[in-house]
Amino acid sequence: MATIKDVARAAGVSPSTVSRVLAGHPRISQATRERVLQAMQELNYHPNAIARSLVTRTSRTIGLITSRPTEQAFANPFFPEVIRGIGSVLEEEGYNLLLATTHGEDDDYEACMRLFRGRQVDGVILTSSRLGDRLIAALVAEEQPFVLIGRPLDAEGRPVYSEAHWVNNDNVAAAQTAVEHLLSLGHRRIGFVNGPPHWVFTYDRLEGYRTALARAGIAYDPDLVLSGHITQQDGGRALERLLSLPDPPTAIVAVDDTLALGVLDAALRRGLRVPEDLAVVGFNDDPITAWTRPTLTTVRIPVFELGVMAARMLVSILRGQPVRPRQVILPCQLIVRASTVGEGRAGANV
Amino acid sequence: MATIKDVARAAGVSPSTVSRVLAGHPRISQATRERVLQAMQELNYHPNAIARSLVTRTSRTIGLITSRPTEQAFANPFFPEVIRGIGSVLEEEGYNLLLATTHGEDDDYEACMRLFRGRQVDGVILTSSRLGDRLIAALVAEEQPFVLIGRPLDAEGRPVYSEAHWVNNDNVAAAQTAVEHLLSLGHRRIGFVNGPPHWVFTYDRLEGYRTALARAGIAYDPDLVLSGHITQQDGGRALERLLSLPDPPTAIVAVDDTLALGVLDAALRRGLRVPEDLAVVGFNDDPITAWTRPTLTTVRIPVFELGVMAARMLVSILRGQPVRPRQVILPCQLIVRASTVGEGRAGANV
DNA sequence: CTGTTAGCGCTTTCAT
DNA sequence: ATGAAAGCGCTAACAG
Repeated sequence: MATIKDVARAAGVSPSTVSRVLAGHPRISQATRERVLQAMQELNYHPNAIARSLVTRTSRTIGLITSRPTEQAFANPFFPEVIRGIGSVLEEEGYNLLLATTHGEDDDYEACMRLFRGRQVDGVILTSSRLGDRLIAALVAEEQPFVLIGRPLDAEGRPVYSEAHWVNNDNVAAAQTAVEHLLSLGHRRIGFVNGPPHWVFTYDRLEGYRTALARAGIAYDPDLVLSGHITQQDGGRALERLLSLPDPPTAIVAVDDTLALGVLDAALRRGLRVPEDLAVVGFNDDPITAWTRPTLTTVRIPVFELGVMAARMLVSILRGQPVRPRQVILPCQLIVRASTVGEGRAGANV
Repeated sequence: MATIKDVARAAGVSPSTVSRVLAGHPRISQATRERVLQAMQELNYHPNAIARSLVTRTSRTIGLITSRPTEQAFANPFFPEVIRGIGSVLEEEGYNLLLATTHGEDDDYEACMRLFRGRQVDGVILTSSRLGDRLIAALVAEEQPFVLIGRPLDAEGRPVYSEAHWVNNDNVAAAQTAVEHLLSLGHRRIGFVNGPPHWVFTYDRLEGYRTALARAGIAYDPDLVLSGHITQQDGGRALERLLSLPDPPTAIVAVDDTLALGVLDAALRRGLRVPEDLAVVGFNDDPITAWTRPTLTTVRIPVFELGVMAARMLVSILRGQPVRPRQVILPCQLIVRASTVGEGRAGANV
């Protein structure tokens, strides 16, 4: 395989000169540039990016940290969608995207550090965060370039790292809106089907639920709040448990459409009428929610845009440009469909 | 940032020794090993993977070539699903996954070559191929380690590169089965809503369609075959065109569920009854197809398994192990639902 | 405008 | 069992 030396020899110049035409250096004569270019062509030369990285200390690659095994992460439409957003800007900017594959639950810390110290990535995007996330703490401490999709909270749920870059949607407000929608329909017993509670986004959504209830003067009932994995199965299980309560809920807020789908399916199997017997609200506006019968009321999160913004931010940071607001919050939107208001009053399907 | 020299100095040994404990070299005394390990810990040392790559000529990274802009690729559930499969084995094997982001349509060739020559990846997985694909030709010519999901056909549709490694589902047979299902229901005018015809999988599915018709003694009518992008919109458009024919079809085979969804939606909007007025079959068993009303008959492709097999194969190749069969074909399965046989006769939803 | 030199951080013979 | 030295392919001062 041809190296820069081979090209230099073939073109009758020094390696540095070849390196210069590679870099598009201005002060180089047209004649030699062409000779070099031709030699590269003839030898089918492609520069060794690894060797270059070693000296330039950049890789033109950014890492994506999912904090979950790939197998699990990509089961939820959120990730492909956020990658679409990220990819659309990285393609323009000429960066590659490295998926950090993490074995289990918590070695994403090690994996991420390895990527950085190993100089395999110039920066990373974290797609989610946990309460008191130690990965974020380490990234902040080491001043590594990163952007978080979400927001950093300490173990007690207090905002931290005001210097960190992140892009988020206001999950507290979003959940609050969802619950208020149900309250306005007359519901008073509202169940909350949560995912794993250590994630910040689930924490925030629960926060919104509690806030909405408090404002309505409804006491918080822990029996109405269940958490599990974000799968249809666990959604269905949660519903069964809630329905077995002495005073079961008349409406459910699920923190993810996948859970909501499980709830919906279980409810229909049980012969419940939705929304007459049970109203259901999900999160994310998964394309599937427009097709279910009844169609599913859900909170639309601007996932693609979240990815775009995060990538743009990171690229700016890597360029050394100051990022104007270090934190940005994108709006959510409640999509009211038939699972809460019934066929007649719901909006269009698609 | 600590380097191997720093560790060596701190431990009072030479860099080579540090390198040896890093590599788990056997002939090294327990005492020095521990001193080195401790020094690494104290200095928070992480080896520079780039520097290592430069000398070992491996990166422990494999590339994923989608041959489409990320933004487009990840709009179809096929990619996340295949990545789930790939990721599940790469995590075990300790490989990273690099998404090669390609600007437009055909620079995936350049991008892929850059990855290889640049030593950024040890091998690649191609997620799809075109008729007479020059990327495959180049990879074969240069003997680069790669696995194709699909199969290589020349520009005329003839199988080529019998030495190449690939994993595929039998798209010809699958499409044939789908059409035969419709024939068995009495349909004689069957429309075919295709994607871009230069892809091998669309070519193969069209092949299957033609074969089934031929066997049934039905003449091939080019007016019944339309191609477009794989979007719901183009699916809807195709249906409109087909319905405006003097002798419109009573059934549609779409090469992808996304197209089928577009067809279904357009049909329902038009007030057609499905399947009474129009039967619809899709491909891929997108989760959404179990939720539509009517539920969608579709051909289930083992996408996850395709990813698993491809990754396993590639890892074996990289290990230098001979891969037993160089080509493997995974079975498809026709999932009969209400869009062809009506509610009563369809199977369970999920 | 171009060549010389040094070195990025690591692995790997070859000695000892 | 360990160290010395060379080199992976490239870039980046520094000369000229």
